[in-house]
Amino acid sequence: MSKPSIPQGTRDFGPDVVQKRNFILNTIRSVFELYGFQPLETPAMENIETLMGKYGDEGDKLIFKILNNGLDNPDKEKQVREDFEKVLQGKNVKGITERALKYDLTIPFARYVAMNHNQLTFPFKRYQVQPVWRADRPQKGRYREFYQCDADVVGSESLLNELELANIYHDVFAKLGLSDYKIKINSRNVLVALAELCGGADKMTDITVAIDKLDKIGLEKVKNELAQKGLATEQIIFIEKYLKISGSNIEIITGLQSLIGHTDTGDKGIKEISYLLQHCDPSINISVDPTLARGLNYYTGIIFEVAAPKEVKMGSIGGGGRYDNLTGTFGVPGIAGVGISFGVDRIYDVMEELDLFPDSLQVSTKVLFFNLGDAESKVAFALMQQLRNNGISCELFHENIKFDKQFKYAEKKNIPNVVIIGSKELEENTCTIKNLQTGKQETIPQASLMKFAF
RNA sequence: GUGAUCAUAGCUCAGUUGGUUAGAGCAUCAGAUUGUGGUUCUGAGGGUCGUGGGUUCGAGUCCCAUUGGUCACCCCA
Repeated sequence: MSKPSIPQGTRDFGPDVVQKRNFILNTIRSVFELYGFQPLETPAMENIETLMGKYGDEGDKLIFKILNNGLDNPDKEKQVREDFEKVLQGKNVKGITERALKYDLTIPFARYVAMNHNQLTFPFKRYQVQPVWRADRPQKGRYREFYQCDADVVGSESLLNELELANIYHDVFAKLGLSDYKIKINSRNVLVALAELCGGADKMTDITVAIDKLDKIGLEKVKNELAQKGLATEQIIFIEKYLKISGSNIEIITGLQSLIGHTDTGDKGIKEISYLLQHCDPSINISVDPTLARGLNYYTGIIFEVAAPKEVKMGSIGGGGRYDNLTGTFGVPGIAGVGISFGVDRIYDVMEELDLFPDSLQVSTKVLFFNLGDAESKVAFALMQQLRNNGISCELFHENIKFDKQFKYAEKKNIPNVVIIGSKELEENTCTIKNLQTGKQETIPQASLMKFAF
């Protein structure tokens, strides 16, 4: 038997890590609910055809497929061998795999809306906090199993939704103490206008993929990539002008206006962005980024991305945008929506690196009762139960051993108070309370323990 | 999927051109200390050096393979 291990890219979360993660998750959930979003959960696995083809060719490769059960049934051997031949050629065959682990929360949500649109009240605002899986090579900030926290509004085209989502980002990061975040916005319409003006509406994807890399690889390499994709020199010069738009939000808007504002789609995109900027409270750290493109092709309007503080070298810690016709692929056309997502695992890594978790998270048990004998611990147990009924978490040490051990246990578990009931206290119906942080201790009647302020 | 790099005690790491019985700090356990923890002192346990092959009189050290971690590319949260 070899050493036990866990699959590549997955993690165990120990007690203190879970507490910190819950701090993040609970913060996000509470803000979602504050804005009127309702919880939804979907299965870990979906039918494979629900997921395939929704995330592009690259995405399809990263979907975890689940092998069917019963493939070793001798009666099916011939069929299974034939099917497996097709799998070797890169096809999905129902006989081998018909389920897959979910890859994100948006597509399962779209599937849910398509299945239930008759019962739902629109606009439907749902949030969802669940793990998703990707068969990617793990690296910094990237795992094979990770949590997504999504909030989406479907059935409404109002920009008010975008405004609310931007505020949710702000509220969550403010509550987490991650005030150095930065929300970047752009509109897909601006990018469409850019592509149209470059005579390459069909080159939209190539253009967006290339310019998205600007801050990573630099202007020259972006231009090279565009040239490789077959764009003409004057088109690249135009894109270069676009990429050089910078400055304050107002300056960027002005720059966009002069470059693409004369087209219908460009004008529409600029208006979307302007609306958001005008209605956002100045405390919200939001800025226009014309190079923001986002890979997923289903976005159609405003797109968001949240950057972590620069010093931590982490990719985005959240993203989202507007999409039209999300459920169209499931046979229910005409339902538009907009949504955002939080990358909890990355937020955790960033907060850990910046040491932003409050110390108070580490306390779980407030009081440890010492165990100093049968009669003594019997009294201690009764008192402990009363305290527990009052909502104070406490423990009785599991065996009667020397003080030293019991103190050290309290210390290791970060328990701030101990209650000592030994033979002396037993006789006098008292108990001794010691605060381990201050070192102070006092002896009070047992009857007063319930009133003690721990 | 492509590439780089690493793997030695529970943890963080030393380990010389290949050479006797593989070390340290921290942690753990026991004692100093039978009703007062954190500090200190003393002692102990703990390793088929990731796994499998190979070269060699001899391998933690060199070679090959394999697994896993980390990082980068692609893509993404």
